[in-house]
Formats: sequence, structure tokens, C-alpha cells
Amino acid sequence: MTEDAGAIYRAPVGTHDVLAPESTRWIEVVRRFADRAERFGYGLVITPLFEHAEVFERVGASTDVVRKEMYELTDRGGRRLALRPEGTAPVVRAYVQHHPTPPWKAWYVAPNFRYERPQKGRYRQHWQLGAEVLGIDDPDVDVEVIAFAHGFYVDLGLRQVRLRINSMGAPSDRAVYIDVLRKYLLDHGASLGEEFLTRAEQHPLRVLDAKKEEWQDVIERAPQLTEYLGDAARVHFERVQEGLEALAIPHELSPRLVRGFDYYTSTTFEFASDALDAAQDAVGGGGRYDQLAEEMGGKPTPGIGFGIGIERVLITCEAEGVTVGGDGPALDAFVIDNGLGEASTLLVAALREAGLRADRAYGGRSVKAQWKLADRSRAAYGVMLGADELARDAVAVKDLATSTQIEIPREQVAGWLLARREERSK
RNA sequence: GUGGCCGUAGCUCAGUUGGCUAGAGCGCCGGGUUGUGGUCCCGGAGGUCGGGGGUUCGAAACCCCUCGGUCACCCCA
Repeated sequence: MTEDAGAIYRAPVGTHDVLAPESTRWIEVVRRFADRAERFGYGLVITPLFEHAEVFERVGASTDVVRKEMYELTDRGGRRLALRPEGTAPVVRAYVQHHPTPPWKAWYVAPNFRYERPQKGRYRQHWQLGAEVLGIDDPDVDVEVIAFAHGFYVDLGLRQVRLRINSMGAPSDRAVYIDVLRKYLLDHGASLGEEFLTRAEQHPLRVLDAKKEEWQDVIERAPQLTEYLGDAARVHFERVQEGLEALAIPHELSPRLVRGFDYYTSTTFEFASDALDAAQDAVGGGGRYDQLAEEMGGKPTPGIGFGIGIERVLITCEAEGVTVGGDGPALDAFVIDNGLGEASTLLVAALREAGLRADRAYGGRSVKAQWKLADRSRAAYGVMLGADELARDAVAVKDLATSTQIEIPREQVAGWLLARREERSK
């Protein structure tokens, strides 16, 4: 063992192992999202964990994610690859490659990788749930996509998640605006220091979401993007808002909402939780990216989608006191063997094959110890088989919550336990 | 990349101005008479005090380095 052993044999910085029972919350969140995707008519898309680095470079040269947070590698064939730092680019790449019939509605659950200093709600590997629709620019799709995400939070029981929306306009609108904004910032921020001026010059939009106190005055008085929308973008944005209102989805206009990727056009939105500290309060976000497919060498294809951070969702649930997944019995039965061995092994096997969740102890533990394990396992029933029961071709079944115990013919146990489970789920 | 705080049993933590075989609660294992858990009682296992170096008669405590955790900034999910 070297002195580094303590650092080597542990999850790398910014990554975490998720074990049960914590992991059961994860699978539940994913399951809810998958159900919802199915109800909305989205199909699962699975893309590689890594792509050619260029795929991600298309998401924008001014984004930090691309500039300094990508995990890049060169494979043995000399290819420049990168671990996925965000979910949309690979999906668009898959669309361009396979040209499925539009509108193509796809959802995904996948880890993203960003090389940054970890802190609460921010990790080097984090998981995102997401959905994308390619091939149609109907504002109704924007509304549907937003409703999909919004409903997901509501389903989970979250009440403090707020929706903010904005429009980035058409690329031409945005180009005009960026020039206006840059000029404004340079004119009014001369006293704010070099960092401000550099950013205003190079990435004026990035100034809008800066958190620096000293900058806020200038930022608040800045011209707003929505004032520079062309007719098409303005009408589109109005229809999105009307759609949200029709579905009674609360939302607030957020003229300074600029998302982290350069590819956004038109509608952009973000879900933030009041239960989280402002620094990392975004629990999901997305928007339209009508140029991205074309930038990847495909035909001009509009698209819109969102990503939701699973870790942040779970943190939010915790902050709001919302429990994900039930805390009912984890097992239907825990089988206790009293000196028989094989007969008990067969019983567990039979219960499992019958569709019941059943477990047992190993290593020849005492009967007392086995009952203790049955209790710890959060099983609904302890099912004991010993010489006495075997003689009567029965098993002893004890309700671990009420401590009442009865005897049931061996061949009826599975059916009986299934019936009890049925009752519990009502 | 920059900065603050922290690092003692599986977990949460105590360890007084450096000084007795390093403790507690929870958890884990066993027992409380022969086949029954969750309460209670008794007992037990488990720690190179993150790692390395230094100061000292003596360090878990002090100093340096290093690794790790955590939080914040930048920015994002």
C-alpha cells in the first residue's frame, strides 16, 4: 500500500457511489420520469458516453462547459473524444446520423461529466433526465416540453419549483441585441473593472446572469432581449405563453435568463427551487435550438428540449421534506429456516418464482438471529419452516407488524402472501 | 483555477493547558435454558486517531507537507 492508497481506492473527486437505500430513491425518480415520457409519447434514446469532441464544441465556444470543463481523451486510434458534458448535443447528433421521421420525440437518462470543483449540488459526474423534440417548431411543442418537465416536479410533490421563461429570438435578432448589449455594457460599466469589461466585450450575454453585487445596477438597467425580437420570434413566444396559461402552468418572464449554452434560440426556460440556495437553485432547464442540427452537418431542423439534474431534484426533495418512493415493506416475506436446510431453500425459491419479494438468512444463523434479520429486512411477514410445520405440511407465518402468527398449508403460502400484498397496495 | 472550514471505530461525535491499555451513542455479533423479531438487560468484536515528516521525555492533540471531505467564488443540473 502506498501513501496514496487512501485516495486511489475511493470514488474520484466529485463522484459518488449510490448504495441502497439511497439508490431506491434514484430508481424511483427515473421510473416516474420514464412513465411520464411514455405517457407523452417519447421514446428512449441511448447514446454513447463519449462522442467526438467536436460534437460538444458545437454547443458553443463561449460556454465554460466546453472551454474548460470537458473531459477530453485521445484514443489509441488518435481520435479526439470527450465524455458527454451535456445531454442535448449527442441526441441531436443521433438525429442527424439516423434522420428518424420528424417530429422525433426522445427522452434519456444519462450521466454528464464536467471537470469543475465540486460543491453542494455540483459534481464532476451528475445524472440528467431529459427529453428532446426534433423536426418541428410549432410553439405547441414548446408548451408540451415545458409541461412535461413541469408535471414531473409536480408529480414528485415539489411545490417550490418555479418556472422562468425567456426568448433568445432568432439568430439575427440575437446578433443585433448582442451588439446593443455590448455597447451598453462597455459604456456603463467602465468603472466595474477589467473582469467586467473583458466579459462584456467577449460574451456580453454571460454578464446578464453574473451574480456579482457590484454589477447588478448596470445589469438591471441593461436593454432587454425581448425588446429586440423580430415578428416571428415575438409571435412564437407569445403563443408559448398563451399555451402555458391555457394549461395553467405558472411561469414568470425572466428577460435576463441566459442559459449556459450558445445553441439556444427562441424559447428558453429554467426551473429553480426556492428551497435551494440561490447559488445552485436550478433543478432543470432547456430551450429551443433551431440551428444546432444544421451546425452538425444535418438539414436545418428545429429542436427543443430540457435536462433535469437528478442529484438536484433529490436535494430539493430533501429540502422540501418530500419523500420519494414508499416506505412500506421492502420484502413480502423473509423465510426462517429451523434446521431443515433444503426445504427452506425450496420455499424461498418457490415464493420468488411466484412473484413475491422474498429473502432469507445465510450461514446457519440461529432462529432468533433469523427473526431479527427478518425484522431488519422490513419484510411484511416472517415465514418459518421447521420439523413441526413440515410434519403438517404447513409453514408458520407471522405478521411482523402485528406479531400475530398463523399456520398455512405449504402449497397455499405463495397465494396467501400475494393476496396480502394486493390488500396492502390498496 | 482561488479561498474558508474539517478529517478519531460501519455511522454521528467526545477526547479538558500535549501525559495512564483512545471513549460514548447508534449499528453489528452473541447471550438472557431448549423454535420467534421489533422493547429491556448482559457480554463481545471493531480504530496504524487520513498519510508522511518534524517538535517533545511523551502527540489524536503543536508545526510543515500531502491526500481526502465539505462549503463558497466563477459557472452550471
